[in-house]
Amino acid sequence: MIDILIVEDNKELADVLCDFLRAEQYTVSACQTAEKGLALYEKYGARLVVLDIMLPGKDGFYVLEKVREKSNTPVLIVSAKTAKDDKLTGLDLGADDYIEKPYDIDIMLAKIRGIFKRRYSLDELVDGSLRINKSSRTIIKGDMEMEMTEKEFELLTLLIENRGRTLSKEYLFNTIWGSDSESEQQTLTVHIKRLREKIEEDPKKPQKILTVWGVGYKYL
Amino acid sequence: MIDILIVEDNKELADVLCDFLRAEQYTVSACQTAEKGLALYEKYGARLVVLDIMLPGKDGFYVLEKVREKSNTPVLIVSAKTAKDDKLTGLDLGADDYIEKPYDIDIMLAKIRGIFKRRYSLDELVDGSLRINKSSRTIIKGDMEMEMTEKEFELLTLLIENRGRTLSKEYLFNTIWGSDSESEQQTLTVHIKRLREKIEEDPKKPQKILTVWGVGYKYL
DNA sequence: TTAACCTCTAATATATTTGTCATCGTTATT
DNA sequence: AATAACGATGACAAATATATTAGAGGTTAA
Repeated sequence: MIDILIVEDNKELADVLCDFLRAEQYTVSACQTAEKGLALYEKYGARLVVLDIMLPGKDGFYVLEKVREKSNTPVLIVSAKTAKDDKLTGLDLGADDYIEKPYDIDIMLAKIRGIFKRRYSLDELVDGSLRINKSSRTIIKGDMEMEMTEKEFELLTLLIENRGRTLSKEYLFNTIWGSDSESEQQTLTVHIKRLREKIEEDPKKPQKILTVWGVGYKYL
Repeated sequence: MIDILIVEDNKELADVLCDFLRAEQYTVSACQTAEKGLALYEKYGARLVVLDIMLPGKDGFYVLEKVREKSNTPVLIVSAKTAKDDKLTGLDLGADDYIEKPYDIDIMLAKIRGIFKRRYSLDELVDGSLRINKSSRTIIKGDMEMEMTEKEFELLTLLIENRGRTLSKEYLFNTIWGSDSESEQQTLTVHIKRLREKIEEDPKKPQKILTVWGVGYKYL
């Protein structure tokens, strides 16, 4: 499966977009006609189709219709026309978004990121073999999915959001438990231990959650 | 649950849009501030939020962020600014679409129809050996067909529409029962149990509707 | 009006998370 | 090397959250 399939007859424009997208780690394929686009789509599938409407031969709407017959794959329509009709046709045919040429590359990238985020919920923090998904509240280590408790989840996200920085035990404790908490700071070390068991390759030799002696912990 | 929640401080504009949408059989609520919008959202839930960015007091981004903390509810952003920044912020925060003021009502309606179509139009949800038919409100598990009650159906579709995402018990409860309901959240767990009996292979070991301890539930 | 069904409640049982403690290991300091 | 301070660990207890069951009350359709 390709991440993004671009159907665009202006090769120069397509190349620029490809470069930017690849820089953001998407896998991208591009082609210049409706027929080739459909062929690629049918052969490999795609997570998003970026579709120019004005194409030589069959136009973009043709591709959109064919794609919609098979799936809900998101389609982002690109059009040089400013005609309202174009926009309406595209949206009614089930396009997910619409952008006009000439477009600002930042906006295009934002739209694409947005589609991926919404559709494939990339609200993930990926770090080596560790993937932390905020909305589903899961950690995946390698291919094992492990569930986290509330406290563990809070602690881990707090550490990761301050990646590389050492957070004092006091700060961690006050932030998560509240400074008026009855619990003892000792509790924190127990939670750190439990977290390490879940995310570290070898919990005895932590590589991610490091102890900073006399101060606190930091996530690397 | 409301179909469409409109947050727009220009009352005249909101009224026009309301009329058109009601003519298309959507149930619509409108309000003029971020706070009221959030309050309505939390109280009743919505299937789509149409959100003006420029509001007196807290702005639309504030609402968007709060909504995203709880669910995947589609959000359509409306902005008078043509500033690129606005657009970028909205899309990066997870808005589903963007339209600029002044907008053409036909385009607005097309966008809304599109969002509903993409998001809610599938009558049959197939997931492994499980088939959920929305219009007949039946579930087919293997070769057994079972009917769902109203509450079960609402709960299941809400979970499925936010598949993979953990929904808090509070959110589920408020969206289905309304926050002014007399019922207790305890009721929710009973309904979850009944749903599991209908859709899970082994209700004792749920594979679809998972408990997220201390938070709520998620559908996988 | 009755019968069937849906929904909520309350009581109880079960499960999970969180906190505490005693003890052991490690590091820094003298 | 001895010591003191700190952190790690494992076992257990307490606190919290969820699951289950049965039944009361309400709603709907025949």
